[in-house]
Amino acid sequence: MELALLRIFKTITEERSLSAAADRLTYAQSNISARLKVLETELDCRLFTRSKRGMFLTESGEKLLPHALEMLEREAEIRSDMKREDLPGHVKLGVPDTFLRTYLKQVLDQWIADLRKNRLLSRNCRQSHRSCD
Amino acid sequence: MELALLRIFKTITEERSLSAAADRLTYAQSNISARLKVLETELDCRLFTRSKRGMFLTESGEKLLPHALEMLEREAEIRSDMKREDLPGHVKLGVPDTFLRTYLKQVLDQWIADLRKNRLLSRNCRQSHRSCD
DNA sequence: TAAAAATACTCCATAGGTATTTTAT
DNA sequence: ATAAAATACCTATGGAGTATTTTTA
Repeated sequence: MELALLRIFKTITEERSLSAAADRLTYAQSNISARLKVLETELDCRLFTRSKRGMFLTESGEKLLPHALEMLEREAEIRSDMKREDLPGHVKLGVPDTFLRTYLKQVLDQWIADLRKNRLLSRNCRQSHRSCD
Repeated sequence: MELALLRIFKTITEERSLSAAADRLTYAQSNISARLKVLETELDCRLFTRSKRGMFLTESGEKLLPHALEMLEREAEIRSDMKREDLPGHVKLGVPDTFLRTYLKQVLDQWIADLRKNRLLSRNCRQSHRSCD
């Protein structure tokens, strides 16, 4: 299942219309129609009743909605969580990989161990290493 | 973000190896490598440190893991929720659409209203309608 | 040097678009 | 008659594979 499909599903419930949902998400109407069909096929159920008055959730659709909302919210949460790396309190060092391995790592590890021993470091202070090659 | 990527991510954390993850998911190793890169690019962070000893989560990876597990669990939940339609307690009527609209619906609505009035129907009893065209 | 990950390429499935037809009020 | 959804068709992106190279313990 794709989150993109759930986003489309959510928008249709809000707009009660494929065309309007397509507009809002800047897709073609035909695409929204097709993508909805993909989701309905995958879940093997109709999610909306179609009428000119609008698209309305079926029972299955009602069941899906809260799940979909939750998943999309969590996705947003992930994205914001992943950004925390560049917030204040973070120290970034750019050094050659070899230097890191042969020298810096030991020093840093020792330093951090000392700080920890003396309770000078918050519990959630962590190291991470990203190679830049 | 795609759930497929999160599933791959999860499997890598469990196997600590791209090749092993690829085997388990029956993908090619190169594909797993590429897909992981897609996820890392999308989240703009390294999720694993690579070494011959294995793939180990970075700080960012650790942050992602619980989210990923939750999302995948919820996906499974959706699938099982959507299946409930064919369980005991469900009554399905197959009738021509026209018949439903011109006659059956009124009768059923009346019947259900009566049952509700006399508390003979559980709170979560629902109707839904799926056109078969 | 030997496993494992990364890269280069190829192929094809499908997401997405345009134009049109069908449906329902 | 009209507005919206569905369908037919086309294109291009990117997911997945094979073969190869690069990495690191």
